[in-house]
Amino acid sequence: MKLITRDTDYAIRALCCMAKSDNELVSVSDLCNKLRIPRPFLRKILQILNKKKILRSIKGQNGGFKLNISSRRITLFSLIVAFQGNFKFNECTFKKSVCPEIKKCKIRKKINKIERYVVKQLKNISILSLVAERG
Amino acid sequence: MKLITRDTDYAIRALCCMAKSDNELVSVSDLCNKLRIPRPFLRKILQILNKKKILRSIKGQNGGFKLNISSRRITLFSLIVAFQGNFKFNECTFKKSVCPEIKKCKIRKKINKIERYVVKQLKNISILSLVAERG
DNA sequence: TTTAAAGATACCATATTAGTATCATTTGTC
DNA sequence: GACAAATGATACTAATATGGTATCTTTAAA
Ligand code: FES
Ligand code: FES
Repeated sequence: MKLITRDTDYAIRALCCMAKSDNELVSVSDLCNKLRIPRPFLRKILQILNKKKILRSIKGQNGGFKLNISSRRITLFSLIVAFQGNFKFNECTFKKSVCPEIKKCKIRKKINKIERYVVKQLKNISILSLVAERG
Repeated sequence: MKLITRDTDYAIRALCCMAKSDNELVSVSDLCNKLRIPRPFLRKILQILNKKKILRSIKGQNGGFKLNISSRRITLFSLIVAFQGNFKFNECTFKKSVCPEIKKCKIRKKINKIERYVVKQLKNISILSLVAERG
């Protein structure tokens, strides 16, 4: 049950890298040399981050990407949502047909409680916190 | 990032059902009538639970399944592991090649901390706790 | 001996994940 | 203006995981 898929993971690394390089413009080529991520895959990932307004892109020669918002405001939660869609540990297996059998579905209740905790934690992990020397 | 997949979920329900029916022998037919789970799929699931010694099976006419251990000792954690393999929120994306770049891999550290909490919680949710009237 | 159960295994369909490939567009440089 | 080097957009593909079926064997009660 991967919490973080490959693309999310690469995104995190790329963003960390960009945050560390003092928000200069970086090209995909530079990044994938540093991070050893397959180039076309990384391109796709950065394009998504651009659409989500997390990165800003500049086209043309000497173009590239840079952070569009502060690294403090980019959280693991938002990245997971960006690449993996809505955060949901468990959906209702049966759509209202059998659920009532197990009164008020304790499974869901308990799982949701755990989920709320995890979401809270993930919202608290920012790119800044990942590149900071201590923490 | 589903924490609980369909088979695990069905297993939970089946076990809850068996725990509630005072540990009588139940056949797959009975169970899938009650729970509206596709029969051959439920069979496969119960066979797995049998191999994991969570259920005990009795072959032949009037055969079926029953709990092999106390419902208090069957945890969500053990069921997730049984059906979904080792519990791991995140694996190392790069096998030692780039990891060191991000010192001591804070991503992993932070994710693992969350994971430890979740595992602890899941070990604390037993089938008994799911069928109990209050809790 | 028939029948109704589980055991074992192989197969199949769909969805998700992890990418590639290609072509169009933009922009700095000569 | 032509070219090169970058991103934008989009379609395609391969591998794996998920959610099942199908089928045949074995067991044991009636
Ligand atoms: S199965 Fe539907 S809410 Fe629990
Ligand atoms: S990527 Fe390998 S431990 Fe972090």
